[in-house]
Amino acid sequence: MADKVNIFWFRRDLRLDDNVGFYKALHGKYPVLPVFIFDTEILNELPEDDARVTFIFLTLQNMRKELQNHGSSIAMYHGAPSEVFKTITSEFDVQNVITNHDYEPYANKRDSEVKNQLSEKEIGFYTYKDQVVFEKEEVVKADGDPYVVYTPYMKTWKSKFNADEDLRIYYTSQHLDNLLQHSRLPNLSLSDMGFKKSSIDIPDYDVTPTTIQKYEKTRNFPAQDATSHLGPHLRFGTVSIRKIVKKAIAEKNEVFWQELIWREFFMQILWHFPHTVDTAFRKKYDRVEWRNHKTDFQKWKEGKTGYPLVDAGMRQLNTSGYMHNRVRMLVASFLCKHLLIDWRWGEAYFAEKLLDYELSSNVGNWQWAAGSGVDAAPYFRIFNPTTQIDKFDSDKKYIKKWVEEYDTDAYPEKMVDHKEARERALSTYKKAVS
DNA sequence: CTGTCCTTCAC
DNA sequence: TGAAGGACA
Repeated sequence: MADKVNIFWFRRDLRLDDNVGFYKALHGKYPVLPVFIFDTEILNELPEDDARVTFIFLTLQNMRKELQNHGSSIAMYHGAPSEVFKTITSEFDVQNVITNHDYEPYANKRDSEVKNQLSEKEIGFYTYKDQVVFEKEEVVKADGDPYVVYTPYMKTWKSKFNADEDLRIYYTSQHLDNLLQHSRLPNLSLSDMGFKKSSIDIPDYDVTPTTIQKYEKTRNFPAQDATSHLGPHLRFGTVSIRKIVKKAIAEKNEVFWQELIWREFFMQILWHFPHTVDTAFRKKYDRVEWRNHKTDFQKWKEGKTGYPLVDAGMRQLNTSGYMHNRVRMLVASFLCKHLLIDWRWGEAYFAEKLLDYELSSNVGNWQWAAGSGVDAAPYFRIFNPTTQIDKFDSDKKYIKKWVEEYDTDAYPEKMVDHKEARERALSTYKKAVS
């Protein structure tokens, strides 16, 4: 058997620099074997031209080249993690597996299974915080209970925050000589895994000073598309959260910074309340008698509701894998309230389409829209899909960009009357929760 | 206990 | 001005 190695397992931290776990691995006693597993438990659910799979694949190929410049590589596998680790440990003399924390219910279960499996072979499993500034119990109330309201969470987050400690940069470039010198590690192509290259590219993120400074003023106007496009990069770890928080603070943009804290708020909610992934945080909201009409759902998905801002949003999602946040709130409210369709259906559709899909934020925000979540909109607050246009797209620029037939005879009639749908939602919700 | 507050609004 | 009500300190 070959020499002793430590494995660094990349998951949603696809970068070589300022990566805590990778840094720790490089400081270990044994050469580091970088590994990535295309997890069939996750991939089997996805369409063959999934843009996120393409993005992960291309990112890994770049990392592979970079590692090859240092006489190493990254070993890629396709399968269920527990099976893959059986293969790896039969081929290498693995001493420890090092990786970064992953907080989702599935990931948590997977990691504890892998840890147990490795411990039977006396292989260590060490994990580190990397994808957030504060995790788990690090920001909780004085009595130890988790926060379920954003504002007090955010205030405590900021009071605990110490830039020197919490934004430390984990430079790795000086330590890459501790990589396993082995450039012929297994590689994979998209087609090996039953995928093909997507036609949708994930855009680079933009955290230039102008973008961050304008954020507060432009974020409510979908036509401006002035957003940072950080979502997918934070999702897959192609940028470090510490670097982005540092930028937000340097640009003194409180609102932008607080968006990053929202991300951690929802992550700790899902960590403490994993059942909210598919059940209402406020239990009585699971008594709502959803209509769940499939033809209604189809119209919503296709952007053919007859409400132009809703339709523009859904069409932006369908063609680009992105939807402006302002519009996300509206389409979610429309689905849950006007159509009385279960928020889980909407959540699942976003999961399928959004390039920046993040489980904790998506579930948190859908439950917010449905009224069932933490810090949620009251059930009687029903967005008016027409007045939202006056407020946020008054010149119809966004609508016209995405709804070509707007203002022509070909544009569909409103699928529901606003007033009637609103009253139907109020009475349905009231029956369930009061 | 009690006062204050609550991302994203509508009629 | 309101179809509540809960979280927090």
